[in-house]
Amino acid sequence: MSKELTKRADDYSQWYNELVVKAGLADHSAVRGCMVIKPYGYALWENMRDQLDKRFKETGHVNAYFPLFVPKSLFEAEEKNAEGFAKECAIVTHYRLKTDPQNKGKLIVDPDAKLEEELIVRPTSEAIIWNTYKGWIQSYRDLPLLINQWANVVRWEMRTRLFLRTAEFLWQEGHTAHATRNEAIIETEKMLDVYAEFVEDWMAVPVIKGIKTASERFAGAEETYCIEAMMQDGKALQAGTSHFLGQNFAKAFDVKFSDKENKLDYVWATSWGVSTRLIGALIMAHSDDQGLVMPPKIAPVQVVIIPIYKGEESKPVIDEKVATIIAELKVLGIRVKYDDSDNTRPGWKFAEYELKGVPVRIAMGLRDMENNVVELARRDTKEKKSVSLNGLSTYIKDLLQEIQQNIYNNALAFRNEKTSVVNTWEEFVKVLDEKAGFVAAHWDGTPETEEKIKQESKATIRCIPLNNVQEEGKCILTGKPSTQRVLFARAY
RNA sequence: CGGGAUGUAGCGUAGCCCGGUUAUCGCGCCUGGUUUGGGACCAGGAGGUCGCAAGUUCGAAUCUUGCCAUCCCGACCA
Repeated sequence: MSKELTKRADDYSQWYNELVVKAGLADHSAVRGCMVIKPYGYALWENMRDQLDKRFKETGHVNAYFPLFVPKSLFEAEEKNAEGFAKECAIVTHYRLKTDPQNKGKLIVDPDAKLEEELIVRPTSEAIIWNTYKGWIQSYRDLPLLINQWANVVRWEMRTRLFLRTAEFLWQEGHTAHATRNEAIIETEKMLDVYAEFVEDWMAVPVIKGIKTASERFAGAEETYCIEAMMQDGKALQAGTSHFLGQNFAKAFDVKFSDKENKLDYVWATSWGVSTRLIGALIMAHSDDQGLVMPPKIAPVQVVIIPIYKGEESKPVIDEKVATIIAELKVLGIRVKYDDSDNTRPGWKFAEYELKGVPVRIAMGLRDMENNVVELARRDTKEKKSVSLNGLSTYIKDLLQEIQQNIYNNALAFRNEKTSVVNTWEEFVKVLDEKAGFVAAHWDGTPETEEKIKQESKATIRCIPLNNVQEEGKCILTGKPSTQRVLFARAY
């Protein structure tokens, strides 16, 4: 098996593509743009999902499940939303196949099985959910309605990449209904905070919270909040969004409620989501030329133990000692794997677990046992040292925390280094070309200027940061007055 | 979806231009043995719809056409 990984500096994009496959996270499938998430990649997703799910529930949400298909008439009800997604929808038009009379053993679509109304494979579920909410909401007592679903969605993207942009992807989508505008806005911001905390604390990826400009806004939203992350090639990645939908969907689906004074009003809505794209962010934020670097908190395997033995006799002795280490680690809730497979040698295993990004590796041989130590290597710094068996489990527990923090600190330092403040168009273009990263610059606030900047520099406004400093300035393109800087970047 | 490139065993590849015995080599895999502190070694062995489908031909991995998938550039991307 060839495991030689392309270097990031040689071809970042190829490095990413190879890494995803070679580390065993995912594979291409027989279906254009759709991936197979392999057990190691799925274990990662499960850890992320479980942690997010816990936080959703802590903030009062419950899970439900809505259909994969959306009847076209419902899909088109909220006009802007429909328009925004129309270009990338998969559509079910028939419900039956039959054997081809011209070609034995082959199937054709049965022309007699045409659906009366086409079904859209959900690219997002606002339509089907709001159609359902109409039947669930009559009174202010039914509010707030705080529901999340874990699901797959399909967006027929022209150009796909594993995890970053696939035609089908896994995500969660929260859809909430509220009695007041203010309450819905608070919800939108609260869920953005949940995302930001999760991505920073668990995935060790620092993010900038902000709001999108009108042209980058979710189709059908009044305001789109987002978290933006910085990748190692200096490109930005939108890691999550939380939308304040106003009363747009309530009006489109006629969802009204009676308040305490028996006045009828449309409900206020939010929706928010993160997807398997986060895995792409994780990979591109931390990993290196040897492979993945997993933050311990979400690593499927936190500690791998590799036995080193001479002759079959010594193996059981090591096994026995390792069993006690594993037991101690498990007591502390540490996810540990003992790789005593005998079809590869230690050196091969070392390289393999580096590729897979396991945070801590322990090598254990007779020599170590005699000295009451293990050889311990950390993935993030690649340091190796002997550590006493006495108190090993608490040492590792602390070390995992330190690694988590160190990975975050590195990513933060990198992002800070890749964040520039510029005042002129020349500087702006120069920084984008030579240094990349986030560029804070003044913008006159018009969509026309935003579009022109995009055309000429390929950079988009990633967000207007929350709690942004207000300062007088001049738009880098038009020279018109501006009251604040916005964050530009080339993005995924 | 437009332009370019690629597709031969699980992976990486030779052969293709100029059609002709049994499709090359390495890694991996299986069996046996020796090994095991940074990607082990020896011996034997298995594994192939040459991306798919048509066509040209006595004969196609090789030539032609169509399709599929992947990668790069562009357009698109809540």
